[in-house]
Amino acid sequence: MRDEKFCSSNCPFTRAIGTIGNKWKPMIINVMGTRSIRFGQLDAIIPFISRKVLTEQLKELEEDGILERIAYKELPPRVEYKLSEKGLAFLPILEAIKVWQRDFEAIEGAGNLADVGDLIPHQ
Amino acid sequence: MRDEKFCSSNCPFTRAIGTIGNKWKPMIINVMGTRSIRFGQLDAIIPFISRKVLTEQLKELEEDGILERIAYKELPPRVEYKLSEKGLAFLPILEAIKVWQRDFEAIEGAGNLADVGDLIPHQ
DNA sequence: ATTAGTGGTTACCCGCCGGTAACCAGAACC
DNA sequence: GGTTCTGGTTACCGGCGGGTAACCACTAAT
Repeated sequence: MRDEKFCSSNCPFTRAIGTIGNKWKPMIINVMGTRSIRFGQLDAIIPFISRKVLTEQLKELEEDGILERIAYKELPPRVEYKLSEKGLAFLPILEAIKVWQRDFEAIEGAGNLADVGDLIPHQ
Repeated sequence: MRDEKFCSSNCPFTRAIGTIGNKWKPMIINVMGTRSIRFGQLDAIIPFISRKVLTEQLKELEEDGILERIAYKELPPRVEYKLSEKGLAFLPILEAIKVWQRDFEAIEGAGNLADVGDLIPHQ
């Protein structure tokens, strides 16, 4: 869900967080990337999400101009989603988050390796 | 709250979202910036947050190595928080989000201006 | 004696987020 | 006639996120 109090703030950063500041929207944008993708594919690829929540999040992303929804009048129905210019402009930010995570996880990972070593029985 | 399912994913991006993918943590990191700041100041500056939630979020951020907590043994107590190297490395990402928001909000704003123009009666 | 100031912690409890399951259209296939 | 495929929508309901308020320690000031 969007946070209405945040979205109506006079601070641009707060508005941005109110718009995309939950766990699903960055996941969806990241999975979409530069391709067109169908609802069923998103449902299959994104871990743990339910169809109900996916529908909600996609609708909000469309309302916020981050993606475009194209419904083909076929049977069975076919709907494709693709990022708008605004959504595409967000991808570099998600890439930066990946780099950030990996850079500083390597440091923590060193600690975990030590823990694994501790599992080897000592004599 | 952290999302444990996300945090234990084998995908680095998913883990990152599980760690900082809520609305409060980006807000806190952004407000802290490069300075040291006290609990009471954070409580006063960050809009709508309760002390309970602020306490929780600060604890998790410390556990995740994003900030450092320094408690001075004084009376009345004084506690200062400052971003770690990992937290500081996240600031450019938040800056990019601000730029992104402003860039594409201007376009939406232009649309609104057009609507206002339509309110002028035509002859 | 009491109040203020600081940084919490804890118990209580309401609201609503979100999961589950059922249902829909309408053609194609067996 | 029944089943499958697709992209939803809706009703129902349990769990828990998070707000509120009370409480704590300890000193200085009034």
